[in-house]
This record gives sequence, structure tokens and C-alpha cells, in this order.
Amino acid sequence: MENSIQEAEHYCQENGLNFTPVRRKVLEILLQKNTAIGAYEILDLLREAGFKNQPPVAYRALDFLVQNGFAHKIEQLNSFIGCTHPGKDHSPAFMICRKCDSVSEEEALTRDFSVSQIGSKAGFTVEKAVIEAKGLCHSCAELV
Amino acid sequence: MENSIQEAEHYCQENGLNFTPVRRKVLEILLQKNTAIGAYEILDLLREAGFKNQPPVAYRALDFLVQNGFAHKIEQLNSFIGCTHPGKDHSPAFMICRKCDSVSEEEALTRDFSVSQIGSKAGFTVEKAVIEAKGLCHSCAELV
DNA sequence: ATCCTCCATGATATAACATAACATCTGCGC
DNA sequence: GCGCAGATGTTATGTTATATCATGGAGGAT
Repeated sequence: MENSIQEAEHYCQENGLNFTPVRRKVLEILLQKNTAIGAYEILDLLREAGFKNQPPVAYRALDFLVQNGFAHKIEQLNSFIGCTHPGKDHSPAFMICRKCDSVSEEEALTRDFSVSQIGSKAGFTVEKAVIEAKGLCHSCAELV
Repeated sequence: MENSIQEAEHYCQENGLNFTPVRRKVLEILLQKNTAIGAYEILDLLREAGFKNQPPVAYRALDFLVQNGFAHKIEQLNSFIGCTHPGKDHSPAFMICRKCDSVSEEEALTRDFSVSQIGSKAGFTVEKAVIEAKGLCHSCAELV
């Protein structure tokens, strides 16, 4: 995790991006959990850490992180998760456990498939794909 | 569209489901557009049609429709779209045009891929998958 | 026929999520 | 110093969604 922060910092330096304290803090918060976190929960944690806590503070930092690939929004949960391999081009698929709420990020590209292919069959040009699955993670499935 | 309503009605009869006026009306509303519609916009249309218009009215009807496969929620838009082949088991992928806002439903199952496969590689049991792509539909792509 | 239960609806209130708009500050090139 | 651009501060408000309790109506059991 400290590792991922370093990577993010590095990437920002290389690309002229401003990795400000609040952005760093939000990324730290996100990386400390393997569950997705809502903006208002982040806001609470920011306040505890001495930052300002109006909604735009969290949303701006999250926008920055998502924009630059350091975090992702989980649409089904209206919440956010740190990216485990920031800065790289990737096409993520999220696995959301309905029991323990953990979210894991997998790689969605396979040799024989992509959402792009489904799209092109339909004459549609895919620019960005969201793939989110709900179900049971390994640990929770074992407990059944 | 009238067709889809009939199908829904039929399916409900067969399965002991109550296809009430407000549920039918919401489905009609959804099927009249090829874009996704927000709950509060539906609420307005319900009011115009003489129905009650507190939020739960729309959300309850939408829950019913989604639950039974007559509609889908588009997570990225926080809105809803009528299902073009209701009642059947299917694994939909939605193509959302960023220019004209149309949403089309495609079939996501291919021989060589499924979200389930991505999941099982990660030890995850997928129960439900959400696939949504943003980009340009055929008509809008031509106009560029 | 009465009662009971289930499901749907009515109604009020509030929670949860997100952004608009404008002011201020700070670092940097000129 | 001046002006610009990006980041943050601040206030207000918009948008989406649900909790909770009351009411109503159809159908079955006795």
C-alpha cells in the first residue's frame, strides 16, 4: 500500500500532476480497505485527519484519483476503491462480495473477448466499459 | 412495445404476479423511449397520468419490474430502461451513447467468455453481472 | 359472514449521494 | 509586481433513494 502511494506520487511527478495532501490522504484511505468506501465516509475520515470536510473536498479528490487511474468508482455501490495497479492502462472487472462487502479488481481482457466486441457487433464504439459482478468471494463461499 | 406489455402481462399471469396499473404504466413509460429514465422523471409522468407521485410509488414499481426482468437499472446513469425481451434469462450488456443518450441492450454471453469465468479465476462465485459501456452509437459515430 | 393474512398502495419524513457557483489562495512565468 | 492557472474554501442546493407507519382490498380458512 505504501508502495502504491509511492507509485502514484512518482506517476504524478512524471506527468506534471499535483499530488496534493488531500489527494494523497484520500488515496491512503482507499488503499487501507479492501471494501469500497462512500464519499461521505471518506469525508468523515478526512475530518478526523484534520482536513476540511465539505462534500466538494472529497469529490474533487476522488475525481482526480479516478481520472488518473488511482481509484475506481463502483457504480452499484456509489462508492470508491483504490486501484491496485495505478497508472497503467487496464480494463478492470470488479467482484463484489454480497456477504463481506469486499471488492476485488480483476483484469477483464481475455484473448477472445471484450466488451468492445459485443459493442461492435451492434455497431457501437465502446470507449469505456464498466464490469461489476455481485456474488460470493472465496472465503465467504466456503462458509456456506 | 404493446407487444412487450402483453408479454409482461402474460408472464405475470403465469407466475402469480400482480401486474397492477402503476406497474404497467411505468413499464409503458420505459418502453416508449430508447433512453434510460430517472425515477423522478417517471414520477412526473405518473403524475401527468393521474397516479400518485411520491418517490416510493416509482421506486416500488421499478423494483418490481427490475426484479422480474421487465426492466433494468443502468447504474452509471442512476436510471432505468425497459427490457426488450422480458421474462427470459439473459445476461445483458448495455451500450450507452454519450452523444444521443440512447441505450441499447445486447447479449453479453459469448462462447469464449463470461464474467463468471473472470470471477472463477479469482475464486469468486458470480451471481449477477453488470456490464455497461459508454461510447458512440452507430448513428452518432457517422456524424463525426 | 367474519376474520385473518398477504400484498399493494398512501403518506410523511429524512437519508444518502452529488454538484453549482463564487471566493480565496498560491506558485510560477513574465 | 502582475496575471494566469490550478487547487482549495465556502455556502447553498440539487438529485437519488429509503425508512416507517398507516390504509385498503382480494382471497382463503373456519
